[in-house]
Amino acid sequence: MTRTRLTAAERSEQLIDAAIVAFAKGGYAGTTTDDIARLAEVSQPYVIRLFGSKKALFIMVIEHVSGRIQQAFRDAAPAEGAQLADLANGFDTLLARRHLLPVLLHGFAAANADDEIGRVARACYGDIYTLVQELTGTTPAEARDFISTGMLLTVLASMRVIGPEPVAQEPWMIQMIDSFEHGGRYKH
Amino acid sequence: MTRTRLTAAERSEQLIDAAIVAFAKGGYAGTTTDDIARLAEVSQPYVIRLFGSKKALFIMVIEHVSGRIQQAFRDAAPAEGAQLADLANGFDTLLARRHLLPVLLHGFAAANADDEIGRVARACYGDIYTLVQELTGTTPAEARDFISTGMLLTVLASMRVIGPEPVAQEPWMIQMIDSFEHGGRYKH
DNA sequence: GAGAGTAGTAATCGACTGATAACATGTCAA
DNA sequence: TTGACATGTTATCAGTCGATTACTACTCTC
Repeated sequence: MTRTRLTAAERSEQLIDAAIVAFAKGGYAGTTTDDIARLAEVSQPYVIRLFGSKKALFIMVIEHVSGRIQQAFRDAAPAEGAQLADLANGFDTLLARRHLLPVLLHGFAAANADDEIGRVARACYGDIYTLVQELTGTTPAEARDFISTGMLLTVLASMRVIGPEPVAQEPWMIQMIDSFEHGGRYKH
Repeated sequence: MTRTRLTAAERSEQLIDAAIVAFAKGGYAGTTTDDIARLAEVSQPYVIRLFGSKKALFIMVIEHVSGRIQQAFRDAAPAEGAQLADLANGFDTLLARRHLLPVLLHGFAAANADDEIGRVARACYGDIYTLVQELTGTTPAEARDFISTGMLLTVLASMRVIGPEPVAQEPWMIQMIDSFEHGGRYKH
């Protein structure tokens, strides 16, 4: 009764998925490599062996998540004349995968403490901002507004105000969520 | 040659200031009580004695920062008919105190991992959102937009894209910052 | 000036964590 | 089949961290 062996590439992929879940909750400093190992059901030293260090894994996770976000935007954009409203739909599918955006938020927050992570976080941020403009051809101000609304939704998701298993809803939460229903964004 | 003794209240105040700086950089999990103690030039056990635990100190910091943010908005609002533009000026003074907003961002991010912190973070968020509406009488959607732009600026500050000692400016950073110059917000 | 209360420190501890090293086990080609 | 390589684990360690305890020293009052 031995474990199924996977190739290093397959196991790494699996570990990145586990790391997304773990880092989304605890952030970089608040997550142990053992947390991740347990989620993926491998031993903790193997995590280190495959990625070299906890920081290297975190950076890979950030880049991976950034890629998935960009892919979601590309998928949501029609071949011609994409509007921000199209990308908003793509963003909602990202919110549904509830760990992706919070893990990126933790990346941004950790940028303050570590230069190496900072460089990666800023690059991801710039890539996403640039992609939004490329796909839709909007003005910088409109693209920035789009991103800022996404930022707000990301924070709300991190605080479990929106998303699956939300906390008990306070009046201000209901009002804020409701303000999206009429505004075209965050269509549940 | 002994240290100047302060009252517990004075020392606590000093420690909260130190904790704002430390937590703004490292976040909750990434900051040690010894980091804070060194900043305030007291011993690490004394930090624990005064606040009971690291978590209790973090929560106090979040609430303190939330209070200062609310105060900045009140100060920036004229007695009658305050506009969001007035509060935007208040926000800029908060950005200048460069640790306040990043520490709050870390509070929001940590909300995901700890229920107790989560409750406090959500309460602070709701208080600020509610205050913005009270002061200006805007619609929920406008207040939400105001907050979301603040969120974006907070993230940019955490990543050192804006603020003192910014990193080398990439083209997208210049463009995004420039988009504020023409949009009425973030007037440096 | 003595005693009591408050401010603050040194010493220490148990638990945790990332990383290393040594070892074991499965797989595939020749 | 065998041996070489890749997958994965166990054991372990050195460093770190939050917290507790016991102690010291200052200050104020009566």
